[in-house]
Amino acid sequence: MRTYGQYCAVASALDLIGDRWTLLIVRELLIRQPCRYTDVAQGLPGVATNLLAERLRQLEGRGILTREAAPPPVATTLFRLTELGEALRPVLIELSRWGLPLLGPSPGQAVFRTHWLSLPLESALCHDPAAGPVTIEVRAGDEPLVVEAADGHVRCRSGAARDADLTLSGPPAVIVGLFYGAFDLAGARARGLVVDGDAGLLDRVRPSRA
Amino acid sequence: MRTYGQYCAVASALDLIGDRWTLLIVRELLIRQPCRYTDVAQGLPGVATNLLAERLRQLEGRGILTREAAPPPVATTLFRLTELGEALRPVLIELSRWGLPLLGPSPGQAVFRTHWLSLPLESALCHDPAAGPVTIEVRAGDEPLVVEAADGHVRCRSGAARDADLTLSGPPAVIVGLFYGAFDLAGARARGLVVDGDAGLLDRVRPSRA
DNA sequence: CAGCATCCGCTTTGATACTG
DNA sequence: CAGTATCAAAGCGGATGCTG
Repeated sequence: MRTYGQYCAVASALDLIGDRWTLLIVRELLIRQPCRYTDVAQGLPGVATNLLAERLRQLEGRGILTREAAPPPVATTLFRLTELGEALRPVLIELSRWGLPLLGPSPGQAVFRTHWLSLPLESALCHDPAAGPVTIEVRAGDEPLVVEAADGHVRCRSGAARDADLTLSGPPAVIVGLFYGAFDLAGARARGLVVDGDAGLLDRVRPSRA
Repeated sequence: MRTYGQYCAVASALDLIGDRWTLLIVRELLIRQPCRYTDVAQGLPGVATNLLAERLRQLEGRGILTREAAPPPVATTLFRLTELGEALRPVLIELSRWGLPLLGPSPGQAVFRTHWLSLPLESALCHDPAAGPVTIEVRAGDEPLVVEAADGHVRCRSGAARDADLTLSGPPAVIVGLFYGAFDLAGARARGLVVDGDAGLLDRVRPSRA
């Protein structure tokens, strides 16, 4: 294994997760675990399949994820983060906070997957416990994303909601900008946001940082 | 520039700072900026000089650091993080929190520089404002490190203190373990810690997280 | 079809030597 | 001091083939 050879907390962290694609694999699992090889690959457009296989092996060997046999009848392999792997969430959150303002107003020729909004949304939002819980479905690209706010916490998951209080559709940057405080509801609508349901329910979630 | 081509906050962050050695350069500047090329190189044992030069150029181009001419009479180039670069501190802090438990009880054949303790110490400690300020000199390797606690904040800087209230000497892991709560004063002494001064002053700084 | 392994050309990195 | 130049080795990306 290639190592920096430094007795330093940052360097030893990077020895384990500093390789190319590695943190993006962790991102996929943080958002959608447990998932199959194919699901990980689908969330990582551009990765070479041999490299993905090698990274998964490395991460397993380093105690960051585990490989488990799915229960019958599906019979496939599922990848899931260990406790050590889950502990990378704050790292990914901070990376996403830093990287979010670097995103341009539109994807351009970059690929976009709706579930990639999960980390930014979870770190940008907090739920007002005084108001009731709220479930929001977000449609910004390939597949919908559900934002569930309750008891002061906000969690995202891939897939359609069966009982959304509210559905938001629009370009990714507008969705993020709305929650991030970059513009208000009217501004977001002017930029392509479509709201289906009681928009007032949006007040139940608020930016968690100024 | 090689890019992941993903419209995702994490991926765009890694596009800018995901290359090998890059975050370690940021670590050096966070701790010791402004510093000269040679200072950065000395804090990054193992880096190839051509690679360091290229990374510094990239980071400058990406708006993460600036190159400035030092005032006479020294006449050298100084590297300093921009606001964008400084904003990486939370990322490095979380990486260091994650990586710290991975460090073994001794450096083994890895290189150690005392100033690398700065990020772990700053994130592990908080100052009790009710108690007075305290200045601690740490000696764990090549050069001393000063820990200054005042007004509820803890800051580290390289170099000797001129008016330390307390001096701690010992192996790196013991210093960290003492502040981290891995063992108490007696345990740390048993593992090689030498305290010069009023050890009671240590109570003025406390672990900030459980 | 899911989950890889192999092969190959290109890019990045590492080690060392040298320079204004 | 602050790099540049050179070259070998390793890593990566893309295509394709194999196996249960």
